[in-house]
Amino acid sequence: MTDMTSERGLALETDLGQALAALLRRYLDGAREATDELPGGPRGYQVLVNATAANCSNQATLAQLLGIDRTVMTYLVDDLENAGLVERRPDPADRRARQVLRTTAGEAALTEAGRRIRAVEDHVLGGLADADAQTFRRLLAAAAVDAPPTDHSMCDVVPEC
Amino acid sequence: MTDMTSERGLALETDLGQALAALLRRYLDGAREATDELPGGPRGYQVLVNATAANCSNQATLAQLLGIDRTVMTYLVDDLENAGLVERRPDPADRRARQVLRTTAGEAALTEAGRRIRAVEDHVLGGLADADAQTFRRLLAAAAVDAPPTDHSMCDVVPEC
DNA sequence: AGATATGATCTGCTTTGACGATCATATTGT
DNA sequence: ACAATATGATCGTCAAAGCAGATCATATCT
Repeated sequence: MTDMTSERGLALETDLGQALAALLRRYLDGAREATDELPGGPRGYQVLVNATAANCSNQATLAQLLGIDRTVMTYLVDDLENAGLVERRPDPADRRARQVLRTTAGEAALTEAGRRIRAVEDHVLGGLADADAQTFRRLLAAAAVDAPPTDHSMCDVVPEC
Repeated sequence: MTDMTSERGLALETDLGQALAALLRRYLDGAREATDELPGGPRGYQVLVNATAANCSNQATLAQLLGIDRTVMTYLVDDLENAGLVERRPDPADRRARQVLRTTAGEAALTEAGRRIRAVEDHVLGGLADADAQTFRRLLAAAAVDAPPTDHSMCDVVPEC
């Protein structure tokens, strides 16, 4: 078994992409169940998480932040809006743009879904001791922070965003 | 800026899925370039990495390991085989299954692509100090090891696999 | 030997997501 | 104020990938 494990784990240990993909797959497997009440599934959840005024949350920014196409974002927000979880509102600073904001119902849905997602996250990191899991989360966040490519481009010029 | 950064980072810090996805996206952006000579791109590379006799590398196992559909795996291996990078060989232990093994040319291609992928990996983890990056790799591998769902099912009964 | 199970391939279907073009609205320059 | 420009949102098209079903070859069980 030890032979096999070491052989098997070799690619996972050396290949960052494979390990990341495996972990994300596992996460999404659980997240799909945890978010089956939300329109858009895991992606709808991510939008909901970020649909707050503090994030200058127009659709383009959200799309860029989550790495999905802006045309897909339209349908995603449509569905969330039809479900009454978010609402579109013209940005007072630039009324071409439309902010995507959680409604009260959206807050409640987020709280509930967040609880279930949290359980999934814990399950995904179940192979790590608590301290290691915490360290992993910290390093992951640090590595990911500057991941969104041209993230600050539109917020730099709008400080109050 | 600090306000914005903390707001912005909030989702990344608390939401495992979002951070994982952002990091993987970044990896794939680089990996696509790094593997543009290989059939199948990043996925072809992953297959190539795992196409070794030590991994009981039949197509079903590979597909499960990489989380891709078995019908897609057929085409993927077809392309790699046509490019002369791997060869199919009936498993002597079970001639229904076909082992996918790297050829000499495949080894060379893997070495070259691996070098470029390594650079991408380093870039992806560029936000971390070297020691932190190493820790992250270690924890990621540990968390991912038992990720492939029913991984051991077919190898448990074939010890020499 | 016959029945059943598994692996690989092939075929068709459906969904998803990305890309390009277009439309609507707001901002800027004169 | 009005044209020119810019930005964001939407629509239509298309390729990639997953999914289900059927077929064939080989293995295993009884």
